[in-house]
Order: sequence, then structure tokens, then C-alpha cells
Amino acid sequence: MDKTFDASAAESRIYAAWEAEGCFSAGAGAEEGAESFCIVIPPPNVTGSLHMGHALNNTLQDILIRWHRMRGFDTLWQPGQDHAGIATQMVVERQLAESGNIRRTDMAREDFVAKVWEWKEQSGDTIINQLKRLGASCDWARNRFTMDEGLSRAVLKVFVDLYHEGLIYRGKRLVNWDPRFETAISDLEVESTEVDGYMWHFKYPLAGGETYEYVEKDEEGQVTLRETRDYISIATTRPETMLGDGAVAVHPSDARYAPIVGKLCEIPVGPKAHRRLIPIITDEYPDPDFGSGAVKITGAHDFNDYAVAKRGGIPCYRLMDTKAAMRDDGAPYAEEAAKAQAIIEGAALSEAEIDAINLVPDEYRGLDRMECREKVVLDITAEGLAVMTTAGDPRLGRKLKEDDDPDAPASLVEKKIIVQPFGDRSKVVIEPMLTDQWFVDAATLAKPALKAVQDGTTTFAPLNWEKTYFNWLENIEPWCISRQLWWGHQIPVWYGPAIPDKSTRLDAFMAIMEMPEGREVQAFCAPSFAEARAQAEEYYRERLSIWGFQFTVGAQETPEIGCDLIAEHSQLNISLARDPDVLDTWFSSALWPFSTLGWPDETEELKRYYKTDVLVTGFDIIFFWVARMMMTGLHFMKDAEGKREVPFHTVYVHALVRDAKGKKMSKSLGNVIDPLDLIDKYGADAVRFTLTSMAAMGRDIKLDINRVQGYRNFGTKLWNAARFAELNGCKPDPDFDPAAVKHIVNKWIVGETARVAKTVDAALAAYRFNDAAGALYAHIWGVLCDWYLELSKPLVQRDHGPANAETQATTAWAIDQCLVLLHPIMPFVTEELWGQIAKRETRLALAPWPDLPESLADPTADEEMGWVVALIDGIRSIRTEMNVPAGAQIEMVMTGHTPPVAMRLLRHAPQIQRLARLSECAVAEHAPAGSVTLALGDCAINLPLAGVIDVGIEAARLGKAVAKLGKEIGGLEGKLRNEKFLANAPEEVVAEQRDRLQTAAAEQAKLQAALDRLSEIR
RNA sequence: GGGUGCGUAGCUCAGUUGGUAGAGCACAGUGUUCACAUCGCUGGGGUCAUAGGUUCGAAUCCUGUCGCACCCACCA
Repeated sequence: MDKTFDASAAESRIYAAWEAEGCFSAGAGAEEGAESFCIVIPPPNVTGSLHMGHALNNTLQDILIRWHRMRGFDTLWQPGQDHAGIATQMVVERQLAESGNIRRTDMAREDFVAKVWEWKEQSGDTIINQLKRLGASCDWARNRFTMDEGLSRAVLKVFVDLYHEGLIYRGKRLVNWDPRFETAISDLEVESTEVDGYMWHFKYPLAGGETYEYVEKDEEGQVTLRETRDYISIATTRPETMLGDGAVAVHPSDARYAPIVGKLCEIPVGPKAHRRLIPIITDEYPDPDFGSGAVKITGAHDFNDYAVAKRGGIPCYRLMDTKAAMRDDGAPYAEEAAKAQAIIEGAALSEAEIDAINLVPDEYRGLDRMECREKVVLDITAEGLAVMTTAGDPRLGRKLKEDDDPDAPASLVEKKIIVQPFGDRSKVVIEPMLTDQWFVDAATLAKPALKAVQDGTTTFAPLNWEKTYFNWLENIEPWCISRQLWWGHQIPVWYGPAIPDKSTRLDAFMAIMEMPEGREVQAFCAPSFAEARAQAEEYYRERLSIWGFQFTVGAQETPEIGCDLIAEHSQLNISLARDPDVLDTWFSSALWPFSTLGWPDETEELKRYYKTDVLVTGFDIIFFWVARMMMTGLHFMKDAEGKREVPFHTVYVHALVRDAKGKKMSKSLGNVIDPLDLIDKYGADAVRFTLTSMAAMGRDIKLDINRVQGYRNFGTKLWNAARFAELNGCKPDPDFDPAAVKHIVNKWIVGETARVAKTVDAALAAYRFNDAAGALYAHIWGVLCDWYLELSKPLVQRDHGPANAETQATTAWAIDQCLVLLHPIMPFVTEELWGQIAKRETRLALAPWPDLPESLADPTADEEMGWVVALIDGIRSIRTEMNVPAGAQIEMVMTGHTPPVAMRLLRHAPQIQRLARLSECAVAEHAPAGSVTLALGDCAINLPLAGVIDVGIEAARLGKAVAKLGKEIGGLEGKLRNEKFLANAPEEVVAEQRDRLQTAAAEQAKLQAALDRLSEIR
């Protein structure tokens, strides 16, 4: 055997062997009918590469999987990747830009999607290979991709079913719009960040120059301000949205504005001749104590305003295009403003008609929203309608610096920390945008998902994450699932022209049919075009037959909805157009636990492995993923009795790996530790063990590279223990029976092994990964290597007759058990040793997990070996304290012992002599003169060091020890005299204290006697 | 504003029904050929953030305070 384990050379070889031999296949090594255990991997993005979070997440999963597999479960770790809509589209677009300068928008959609697939085929398995380097024992033959054929079928079915149940619907809503990717995103994809910003205060003049008495009062009702005003003052951080104001709102209880509620005021932007008038309304939303108490209502560009507008019937005017630039379409501003004014005056317009109105004055059209903001502010200010404030800087759109002139004059803008929404991928400011989108009725789906956790069908570990889960689900909003992207599952909805029903008069019908613009559309939702077409034919047949029309529905999808009316033949030629949008990536991820097992087909795997067992994940995707899997799982999956079934019984939530400041590791911050670098340097086992031992930490993991090195050394330690065993002829004996060992050292290590096995099992069952790692570390290094191998050396190395063979077999067994127990955490080094130590029937990965009865622990052996260890420890300490040269052999004489203890000493004398460097190990009636004394329970251990030791120093040492024991004794006596303690404390605690007192008293007596003898010498 | 978690040895952190504070690393001293210097042996180092309370007994339970972090919502 080599001196150390060469991880870099061995890992790929071992992994290849595992795969080649099918060790990771579903059910590998399990007997027919074995209980199943299944984990679905949180699918990494195809664009991804392994980071520390993945390393932790997958190490923990692999531990659970390997542990169950070895215990004989029918085990499946289902792997796969996520198509990651925005992220992947971004990567490919960037690549296109770098290579050919072709923009996505210059390409046909199919061509672009083909490019993405090409890219996926090339680099999509990067992450898989990295997971293999970590040692992940996924069943790679079953690898799935959210865009593959089967999963796409699952997505279509779920969409279509939910649509027909009314749980998916389309509507015009205010959504979070990402101007960089030009798509809607969900609430969860928005990150709120505090940034330096400004707030402006503007005057909205009252219509017709009207005035009112504006009165401010303090808390006691004293008038603090009274003036005549011809305006209402509003505050805004977004002046550019003033162009789309539909009203000004005040609180119904606000007395200051009561005189003008219901009147009109003027938006002070745009050409004066065509300024719009908007009503002053009341709503509960404005806070009278904030700003002026009056809020401009811009329904199309603010979520709160949208709610007010809905309540108050205020129109919402969209001001921006998909890039969040000011709209540059429609008629000249004067005409558009007139249309809006007509609405205020009572004209009824359809939603589509209102949406078509462009209220951006001609001079602002096409400007970026930020440019427009600056221009609006300058224009209003020039007009004298900006309200003076005392703080801030009049410069616009530029960040205020600390060194700005403090004596700058009172300004027209207020510096303010504002919270701005940013796209989590694009990092640009999100714009609330009024658009048509698809939504999932999440509130309905959330109910069973809530209940399943409330009643314990699914539990979180640690438990407190349930609160987070509940809190979100209880306040859940509709989930916006449509994305204006090209990469993803295209929405299975086809549109055709809507046909008025039979109550419509023929002339009206003809008029509608001949006017393609503004016509309503009819949606047909089906898993395929053919089925949608069949639905459409049914619809048109029913509606058109009344009129005697013939019709055809085109055999192909078209980019545009078509409806050619050939009147003379009473013939309609209809073509259906597919909804161009794709679904949120998380929509397909939400189906992961059953889609990967073959659903909607009723596969064998689905039956065997659903529901799955544990979901291992970071808390950052509880909302994105866990909650949604619960919703879809409970909606679509049923157990044998037809009861709705959760996707997993346990959600294990682990910490996130963060940087020193508590931020997530990210490339842009440059604070990333690459797990692959660590694997290269220290081996996968060391990285895995490190992460495992940190798994119990709180929410932040700050990775200490020194620990990785330390655990690499741990692997080496184990390696060398095995090497020692090999050098000393310790071969695993297939007939070895741990219960039958005779020698006390062997009984002891057998018991210790059984104990650590039990600890590991209990720890893993409770997801206390760090406890498992810690117990194994302490056992292998601190018990097996430090003590058992040392104490048993004489028995394996010299001829001791039967004890010799027994000890060799025990050593081999004890090491084998360690390999098995450690394998889930450190698979590579253990597998390598397993193979090197002996020829085996199976790989360690499929070796049976030990089931060691508690009866293997022998209290007598424990007590005796504990005594030996304490004795050696004590002597070693004294030697160092007394500066005895490390190589010097000294004598030891035990006094005050009972006969059994003397026997015990003699039994272990050779080992004690070797490990404590003693020339002699004797028992006597009296301590030799000039001894250093150590108290060990009832007896005294005397080291005659006359001549070597300084009597004064030894007296001081003993004095200190006696005093220390005295203090302890005092405390214990006090406690045992306390009647309340005796009355209230449990019996075993009291007994323990008595015991401790007795021991301490005995030790103190021994040391005191030694001290007395020393003073006699002096 | 609502919620969650954290503050224990120089550093990174364990400490599961309350019963005399632990690990790794770092540090200091030392080295006995015979598994291992990726090692052995020994040692120093903590009033468990803070103030109270409950208890015979609190790092552990309760309350307040201070500090740090994260999540959700958000006042224009």
C-alpha cells in the first residue's frame, strides 16, 4: 500500500467502476419488494457550474442515498437539469453577440431555439460531470431535462388541466416587467434594494383657477397654517409617471382637502393647451401624515395606485414600451389627451382602447424613462410649480455625494433612501407594467399544500421553516407564469377570432366580422395544435351554423389570427395563432417529483418511488420550488386509495454558503470559492466531510479552507490505519463473530464500534449530519487509531497465541466497520481501501450496513480500558510537566490499590509500559521516596523521580491539585447538604454527585498523602 | 412595519427534554527507528453579548436591552 491516498488519481477510476457496475441504478443491491427510498435532485440549471451550495446540497443527498442503499432500500436518486429560461437565453444571446453579432431579434424564433438546443447539447452536461467529481451517486441513466419530450408532455397536461379547471387564466394585470429581457417576471424574481433617490414635491393647479382655504392643525387642534391655495401638492419619486395620472387621492378623513374632493386639478406637464384634468378622489390608501397627504394615482405604473384605480374606477394609462422607454406610438398628444379627457367626463372605452391611448407628450416620446424624468422635472421647475424643500440638491438624476456643499440653497428636491425593485437576473429596475399575462390561481392550490404541512403529512427539518412556508402560502398572490421569451415551454393555447353568440343581430355580426381590429379573441387550450383545432371547429360550428356560414380552420398554426370573410360565399377562412409566450421555468420545476418518474404515464417508477422521501434544499427556494411542488403534487397525484398525495414526506432545509459579509457567493462579487478547486487540491472526500461537519450550522456558512485540509488529513489517518493492519496480517475473517471475542481490548473496541454505529444511525435518521461526521471522526482518530491500535499492538505484533489471531481479526473487522460507516460521507477513500484490503463480493457502495446489537458493549471492558487510558494519560501529563525527556524510561509504582486493580494493572502492563514509556510497572505497599504522585480513583500512581524532579515544584503541583479538588469537594458537599437539591433533583443526579464527591475525596487524600511525604523529605 | 436566526476559546463553529463548557484550526513546548511529520505526545486559552426572572441548579427556559445577519411587506 502507498503511504497516502492519491485522491486525484483514484477518484475518477472508482467513480467509473461504480457506474460500470450499475451501483447507482434504481434499486441497485436491493432485494425484491424492499422498501423504497427516493430523492429527486434539485435540478441545477443547464447553464450552471458547481458552486459551494451545490456541493453542500448534493453531499447531503448523497449521504442519505448511500446510507439507504447500503441498508438495503430500493433506492433511487433521480437526477436532472433545469432549462432555466432567462438564464439560458441570456447565455446564448451573449454568445451570439460575441461570435457573430447577430441579435436574437434578427433571427427567426425556431432558429434561435435551435441555437439554444445546440448550446445545451454541447455544454449541458458540464454540471453532471462536476457532480460526478463530487461523488454523487445519481442514477444517471435516468437523467431528465425539463425540456425533454416526457417532461414537456407533463407540462402541457398540467397546463391544459388547470386551464380547464379554471385554475389557470389569462388577464390584463399590472405585473413586474423586466425591461432588459422584455418579459414579465413573478413577484419572487424581484429583489427590493434600498438606493439613494429623490422625492419631488409638485403643485397640481386646481381647474379653472379655483381656490380654497388650506388649514393645517397640530395634534391639539391648534391651527399652525392657514392660507389660500389654488393647487394641491403631491410628492413623487417618479415624476415621469405623472403623464399617466388618472386622479389625485386623499384620505377620506383628511380635513385639509375636504373642500376640494370631487373637484378637478391639472397635471402640470405637457403642452399647456392640452393639459389633462383629473379628479381629486378619496381612498383609504393615502397616509395623511406622509408628505402632503395627497397621492397622484398612476394605475399603470404602480402597484398601490393600481389597487386604488381599480377601487375607484380610475383609468390606467400605459406610458412605456417593452424597453421601459416612453411610448412613441399613437396619435399626436393633443388627440390622445382629448380621448383621456373624454373618459374622465364619462365616455366608456374598452380596456384595449384605453391601453391604446398614448399620453406621452410629443417632446418626451421615445425617451428612456430616466431621461424623461429629468426633463419633466426641469420643465415643471421652470414653470415654478415645484415646491421648495429644505434639504437636498437640485441636481437631478445624479447621486448626491458626501462632499456636496452643505450651504447649498434650499432646493427643489428631497434626498431620500428609496426602495427600488430590481430583476434578480437582469439587475435592472423593474417597471410595473399593465399587460396581458397568464396566471395560476395559487391561492386555491395553496390550500391543500398548507394543510399537508399543518397536519404533518409533510414535515420540515428544522421545523421552524414551516412558519416561513405558512406565512408565504397564507398570503399568496396569483402566480404570473407567462414569459415573453423564446426558450421554454410555449403556452399550449391557440387563438382564433371570437364569434358573437346568437343573440347578436346579423348586421352587427357582419360589422364585427369585417372589422379585424379590436376584435375579441377566443382561446383554445389543448396539448397539441390538432386538438386545439378540433376544439376550434366545434366552437365555430356551433356559433356559425346559426348564420348559415361555412368555415374552415387552417391546418397550420399561423403567426397571426386570421379571419377572412368571403361574403359572397358565406365562407369564413379562419387561422389559429399560438400564444407566443413561454412558461416560467419554475412551472416545469414544480412538477419535478412526478414528471421525472414518468408522469403522465403510469410508470412502474412512479408507483415505486412516488411519493418520494426527502427533499434536500436551501431555504432560498422554499417559495420558488418547494411550495409549488407541494401544490402541483397534491393536485395531480393520488395514492392507491385515491387520496391526494404529497411529493415528499420531509423537507430538509440546509444552510446557504455565504461570504464573510453574509452575502451569497456570486461571481460578480468575486467572493466565490470553487469546490472543484478544493476537490483538485484535497480530494472530494475532504470537501464532502467538511461540508457535512458544517451542515448543522445556522443560516450562514463561511467556509474555512483549513478545515478541508484537516479532513483530508483525517482520510490519510484512516488510510494509514488500514496500512498498519495490512502490515500486521490483519485480514478480514468472514467467520468473525464480534460477540465471541475473548480478549478485553477486543471486547472493548467491538463495543465502541457498535456504539459509534448506533450514533451514526441515530444522527442520520435525525438529519444531524454533523453529529454523524463528528462521531466518526472521534471514533476513528480518537479511539481506534489513538488507543485501540496502540493498545493492541503487542497482541498483533508478537506471538500471543490465540489472542494474536483474534486481535488481527478484530482489527480487520473494526476497520471494515469504519469503512462502511464512513462510506456515505467519504465514498472514495473508503471504497479504495475496501478493495485493497481484501477481495470482496461487492463494492463497498453496495456492501451491507452494519446492524450491531447493543449487547456487544461490555461495561467491564469499557471500565477497564477507560482506566488504562486514564492511567497512561496521567503519566504522560506528569512526564511532560516534570520535563522528563521523551525518550527516558521511568518506573511506576502503584499503591493503595485493591487486588482486582492490581490484576488489571498486570494484565495491561506491557501496553502501559510501552505507551507511557515505563521501564517497570509495579505494585507496592508504600510509595517509594521522592515520587511524583498521581491519583487515579482509589489508587495512587507513583513515579519515583528522585533526582530528576525538583521537590519544590512537585510540592507546588500537588498543592495546586489538592486545592482544586478541595474547591470541587466544597461545592459538591454544599450541594449535597442542600435539602432542596436532595428533594428536587432526580435520584441519578444526586447519586452522580455523591459518586463524584467520593472520587474527588479519595484523589485528594492520595495527593495529600503524597504532599505529606514530600514535606518529610524536605 | 411583520417574521426568522445569530452573538460560546485567537479564528470557524458544535453543545437534542436545564445537572461541573467541547471540536477543528491556530498558538506554545516536545519528538520515543518498527501505520501515519497530511504524524505522535503535552499544554495554555472561555465570568457562554448584556440586565433581570423562573429553578435546588441556566450557555440551555422566560422577559427586557445592545449588536449582527437574512426573509417578507412597504409611504407616494
